[in-house]
Amino acid sequence: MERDAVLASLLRRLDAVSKLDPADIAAIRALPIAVRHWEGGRAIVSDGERPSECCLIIEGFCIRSKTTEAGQRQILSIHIPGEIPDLQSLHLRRMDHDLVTLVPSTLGFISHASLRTLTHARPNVADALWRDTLIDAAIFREWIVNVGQRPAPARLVHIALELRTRLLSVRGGAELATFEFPLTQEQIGEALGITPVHANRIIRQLREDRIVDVSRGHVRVLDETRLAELAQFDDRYLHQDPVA
Amino acid sequence: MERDAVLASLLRRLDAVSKLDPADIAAIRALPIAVRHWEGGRAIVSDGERPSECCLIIEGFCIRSKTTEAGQRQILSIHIPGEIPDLQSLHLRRMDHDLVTLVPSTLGFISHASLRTLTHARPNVADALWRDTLIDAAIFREWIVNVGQRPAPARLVHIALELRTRLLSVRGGAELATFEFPLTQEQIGEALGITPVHANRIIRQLREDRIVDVSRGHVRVLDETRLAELAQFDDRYLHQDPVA
DNA sequence: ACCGGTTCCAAACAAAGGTTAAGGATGGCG
DNA sequence: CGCCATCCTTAACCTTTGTTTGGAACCGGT
Repeated sequence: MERDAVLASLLRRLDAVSKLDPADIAAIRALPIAVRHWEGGRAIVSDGERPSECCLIIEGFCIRSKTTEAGQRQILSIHIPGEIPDLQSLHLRRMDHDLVTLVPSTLGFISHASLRTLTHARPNVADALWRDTLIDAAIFREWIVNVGQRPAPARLVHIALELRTRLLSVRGGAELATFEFPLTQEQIGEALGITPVHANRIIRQLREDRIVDVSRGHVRVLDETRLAELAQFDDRYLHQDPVA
Repeated sequence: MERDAVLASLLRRLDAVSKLDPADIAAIRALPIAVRHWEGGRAIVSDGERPSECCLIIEGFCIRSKTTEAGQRQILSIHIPGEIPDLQSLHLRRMDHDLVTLVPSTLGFISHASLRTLTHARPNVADALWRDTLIDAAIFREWIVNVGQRPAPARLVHIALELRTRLLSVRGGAELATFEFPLTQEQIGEALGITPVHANRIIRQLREDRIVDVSRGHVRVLDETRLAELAQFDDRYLHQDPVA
């Protein structure tokens, strides 16, 4: 996906509620963006740093994660093209977590200075970006529920269905029976708050039960009905529909 | 605590970074606020609703929570006077969780309309409020780590220490050896992602070990050193210090 | 084709936490 | 004063998840 397509998917999301006018859209399109390529598994910004720019994902996948003193890592979110996973750094000087690529990725960097100028000049754009960070927070809330309340198999399929929904809203198109999910079993464990061994157990189980097949960086849905039943996934928290 | 003191603590937090000027502060003080009293254990806004105002806590305690289809409740955050726990509703039309009082509380309601007028007229204020919602999100991130990675006793003391830190930053004053923590053991379980029985087990254990005493709606610290060791609490994620 | 490093798979055992059930303390209220 | 409701407390037993460990499959680089 190249720059224009990504900007389009970003704009589609931002436009959702605040009704950007043509001048707002033009101003966003005019933002200076420095495109850089990144290897997989490499930090974009790390806990403790004070970045001076935000990162738009043009191509690839990223995660945000925190590491405890004891050395355990918790994955907080998974990010796809069209998203700006560290937009919060615009107002929170110091990073409180890491932002890391999962796979080789193309990133677009936008300076805080230019974003601040834009948001101060155009309250509509400020609202739209603000709203985007609020959806981010809504996803964190659901992630807390996931890790706190659901048994491990439900946790996994819930995350998978969330990612599928978000991929669909960017790429468009019909239901995806197969989609990218580029996490190793160890990373799946870190996302779900379980050990890699247990992650393997439940993946194996879900495969044996012919519900989903999670392997080689992909998810393949085998039984949509039982999957929905297990995941209890309700996409309302993604706030994709502006009127809803 | 009455209205002025609460506005003061709100302003202190908002002023942290964006450096509000006197006109900004006057504009915030001029916001029309409708003060109402609320019983304990009563919803202020519920999942699915479309509120038209935000709620400033003047006196009391509130929680935010989500309930799964299976009927399990997860507490997402605990809120204290000076905070606006549903500020996100300004840009996210529909609630994706509940906001509930824990104890009898005094609340100040501010209409979305007046907030929107304010933020559009004064970018500094918009930035300050935006930043406040970003700190909210940072707390969610740490909550994910808490529920996902820490064993139950560490989860409890981590939440307690977070609340103490936030109470201190509002009320001011020296280290608190005892502070309010108005959750029942069932609610503690809902916050930590464990059953009330297990909550009781770990509370008893922490008491026997002379680390903390959690009872009758209060936390009493018995051994500050071992508490810190157990909680691994690092307040950086609260972003209280603007320069840090 | 081989090698070293990941990643995945798997089994046996241990520990944390869930379930069920029931008695006891506490506190508001008639 | 006694009643009821809520909360706390505890125990016995069961399930899920963690731990440790080892081997198999896969993959990029030489």
